[in-house]
Amino acid sequence: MEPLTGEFRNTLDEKGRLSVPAKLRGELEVGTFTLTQGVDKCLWLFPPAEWKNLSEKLMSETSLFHARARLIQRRILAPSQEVELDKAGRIAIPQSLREYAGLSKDCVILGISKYVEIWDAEAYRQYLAEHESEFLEAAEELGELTL
Amino acid sequence: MEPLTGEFRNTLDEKGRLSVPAKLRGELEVGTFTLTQGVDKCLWLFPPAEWKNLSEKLMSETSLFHARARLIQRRILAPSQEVELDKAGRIAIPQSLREYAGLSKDCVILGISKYVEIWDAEAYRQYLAEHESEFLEAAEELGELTL
DNA sequence: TATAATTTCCCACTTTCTCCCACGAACGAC
DNA sequence: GTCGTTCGTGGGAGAAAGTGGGAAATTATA
Repeated sequence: MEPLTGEFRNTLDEKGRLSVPAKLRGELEVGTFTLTQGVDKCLWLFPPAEWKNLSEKLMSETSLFHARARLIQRRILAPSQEVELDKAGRIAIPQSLREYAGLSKDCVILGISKYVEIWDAEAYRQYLAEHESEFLEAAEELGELTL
Repeated sequence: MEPLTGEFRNTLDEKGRLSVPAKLRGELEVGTFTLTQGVDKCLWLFPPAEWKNLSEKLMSETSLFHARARLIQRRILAPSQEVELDKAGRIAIPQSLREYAGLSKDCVILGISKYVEIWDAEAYRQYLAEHESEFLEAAEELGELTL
């Protein structure tokens, strides 16, 4: 199984289409993916198997009668939509999701091994800048792990 | 296994290719390496086994639903890409990584035992200058260790 | 029903990447 | 020093990827 990682910068065209970088398509070439709102200001794109996995966990752990459960379902499960790759390897991003992530022309696509994140380039830059010191702290703590 | 050390100065050509110094290729001659963002303003190049080691540790500690975990994934895991040596012993450095490390024509390649660091020459000079006093302090503390 | 707006499919252009070969400098052996 | 090999650097041709736009199909709107 391939790595499915990398950071790429593609442009969202006027029709709301975005190329999925060839290196992230990998074996996923065929079939439909699930696109939904991420936890930060980004979108998550899941291959079928991973989405099945995640959605089932979310559903099973949660009860209709817990406020928190309903919140998670509304925030992750409900906004999800299926998208397909066209012949040029692009997906059409529905307007509601575009708005959620604040996508403009320049987008950043992140491969995170098992799924893909889509960010507005400027929003991502800002996210990284805001969290740099937190990252450095975390890296320090990871010190024991490293080679 | 060899030490994999040394400091080298090679040039990044206009196509984004950089020679890996022959002395660092060593036994790593074959196969694909993983290139990713380092913690400072440099790139890290890992042999397959070392990367597997590190990435699995990073993944195991992480969940989609922890802010810190997502940060680490985005900062270390996501930018990683596999690269291969061409017949001349070069790797092609993807644009996003080139930008992150601010690579221009002159690059410094550092062998650090189990992995390799790639710096922009000027950025590296500056890093060393800025951290010299910190280094001297650290060296003091190492006093007990030395020969 | 007719018209407008949006989506989908397909084609074409431009840029980037990839593979291959070649030149010249540095190094080592003799 | 001379010769041969290795190493770093550059460039050309072909392929692949990303991007834009037109026309058909679908949906919505009046």
